[in-house]
Amino acid sequence: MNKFRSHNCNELRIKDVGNKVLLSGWINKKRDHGNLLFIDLRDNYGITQCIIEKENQNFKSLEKIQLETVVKIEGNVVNRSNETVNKEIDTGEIEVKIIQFEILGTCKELPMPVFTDQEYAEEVRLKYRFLDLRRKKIHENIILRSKVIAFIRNEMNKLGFLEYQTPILTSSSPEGARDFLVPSRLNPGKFYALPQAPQQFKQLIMVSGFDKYFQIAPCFRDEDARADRSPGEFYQLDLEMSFVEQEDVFNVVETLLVNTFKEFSNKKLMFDKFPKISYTESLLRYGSDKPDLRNPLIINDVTVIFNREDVNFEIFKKLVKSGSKVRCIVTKNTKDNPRSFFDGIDKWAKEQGASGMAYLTIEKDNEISARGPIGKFFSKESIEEIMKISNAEVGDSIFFACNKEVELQRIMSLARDKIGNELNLIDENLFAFCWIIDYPMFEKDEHTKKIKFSHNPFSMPQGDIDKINFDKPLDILAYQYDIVCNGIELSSGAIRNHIPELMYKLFSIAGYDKKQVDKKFSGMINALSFGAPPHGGIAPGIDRIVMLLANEKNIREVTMFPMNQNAQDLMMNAPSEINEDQLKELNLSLKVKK
RNA sequence: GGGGGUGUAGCUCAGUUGGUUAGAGCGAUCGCCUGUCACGCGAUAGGUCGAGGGUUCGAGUCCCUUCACUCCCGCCA
Repeated sequence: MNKFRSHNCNELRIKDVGNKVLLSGWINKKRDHGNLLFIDLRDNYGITQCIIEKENQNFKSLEKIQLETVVKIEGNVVNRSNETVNKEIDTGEIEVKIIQFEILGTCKELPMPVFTDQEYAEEVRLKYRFLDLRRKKIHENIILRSKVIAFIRNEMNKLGFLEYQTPILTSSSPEGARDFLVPSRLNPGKFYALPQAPQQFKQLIMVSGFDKYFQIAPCFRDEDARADRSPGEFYQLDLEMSFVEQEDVFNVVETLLVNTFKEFSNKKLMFDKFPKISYTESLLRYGSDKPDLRNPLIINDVTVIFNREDVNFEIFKKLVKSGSKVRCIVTKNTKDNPRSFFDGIDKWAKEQGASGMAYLTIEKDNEISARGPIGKFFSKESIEEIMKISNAEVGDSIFFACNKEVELQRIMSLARDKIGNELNLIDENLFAFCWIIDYPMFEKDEHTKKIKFSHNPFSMPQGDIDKINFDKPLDILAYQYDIVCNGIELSSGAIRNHIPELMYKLFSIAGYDKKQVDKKFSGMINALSFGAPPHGGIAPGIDRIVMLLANEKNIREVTMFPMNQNAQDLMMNAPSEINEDQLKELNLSLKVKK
């Protein structure tokens, strides 16, 4: 028999009444009635109420015991009277009458309570993470994460994928995020980089003939944190397949995500077959390349209306003449909404840095007309044209904004969220997945005005390779795709470019000559020259998947030992200074002295 | 690098127009209490009001500087 326990704290039931048991766990809560003391004993599995009366010689010492002390309790299982049954806990029909106890681990005065659901400061939570992790919600989140990962591994195996590890110490890559660097002792002056993702390795795995690869892969990027972005490290379900087209990757990921989300959440999936939206269309219709499809509002371009003779809204007409565009959002059947609703949106838009949002409501007495501050500027025919473009009906209202394209996208995207929330249009009990496809291969850097890769430099351009017009690089689309759920970007992936000549050509457009490519991507480019299969893959973010399943808004709620926003581990004191000997051995000297 | 928010007891927070000795709940300590499950009751201890400077007869409160945490922008192929 185990020295510490015969049962865990979520195991005992009515059928165990009369048995002598051993329980070990933490003192979650005490309720001291003077001659009668209740103790909630907690472990990983649950809570069992233990009870001791004054007659017992251990009463005094148990009465004085600190919360969160670890104890071993020996006692008898007794049933509770009907009035005292606790339906909140699984063991609520019984309690353990204490015979004797032993302290296994003492506890100092707590820097924060463990048994409450009360929120407290991140700083304290991270410093005492081992206490924080004892709390119910986060404890369950971490267990959920483990189960999700185990489930995914199993599903991937069932789909014919095998897991392979790739190096943690690798080389710095010129594209993408800032690298974390590790000095090399044996190679003075040289550095390893931690992988931002196992991108090149997984392609090399395909070239090596392994066909279907996956890995729950740690990724390291030295960028600033956000609520949904850990500083430093995060995990991806990294996968890659040979001899596939885009559609084959989609099928695998849809199967996996549908199964995973059905297994771990009660929320409904809006689509089992994920809709595909082109990058360009997404920016137009949703103002963003990560649309929240739970929100039914759609953005429409009505710029042409403002070239008409029978429209007299001069402010917009003048802006349109100088290259601005006009887009609108229709709200269904809002003719009776109070003036404050409309003005509220207008005021809000101004606060977001837009010049406000004009609005009108469509009416029909004998004929179609528009009510509202700008209604009078539109002819009957022009209103009918707007209705045609935007699918608006009598009784609907329309919000307009006018600006240069990029800024207009920004404000319309925000407005879509804002109006959707105001009108309560977003169903919190849904997961709405979609694919964003047809990303452009290149984009123009706003500052340098140079052409650069818009996403992954290893992506395959679309179309017949012989017919691609490299003189118009901004028109080249890539087999590059993202998966989005409820407005959160879960992953991006691509069919890869496995043709070296094409790779050199694309890199030359982004300003890298052959020599540079050979040097920076020697492993990759060399491998592609020795018989590379067509291949592609994707890498959904594990942390964000668990966040969605746990219904959390912050990634630290699903990460066991996260760093804070300044990329410090307050519990382990990382990063820390190192001593002179270590520096010397690494051939480093510091410019910044403390 | 930039913008917003927060900072008062171990924890969560209140603190009025600038005005006497800075409060509450939880936790801690001591006492009372035999059916609680956020047990109840009474008492005690616990404060550099994030730090520094300024205005003022007087600053937790107003001003300036600065630090920490957090959210956002930039950044994240």
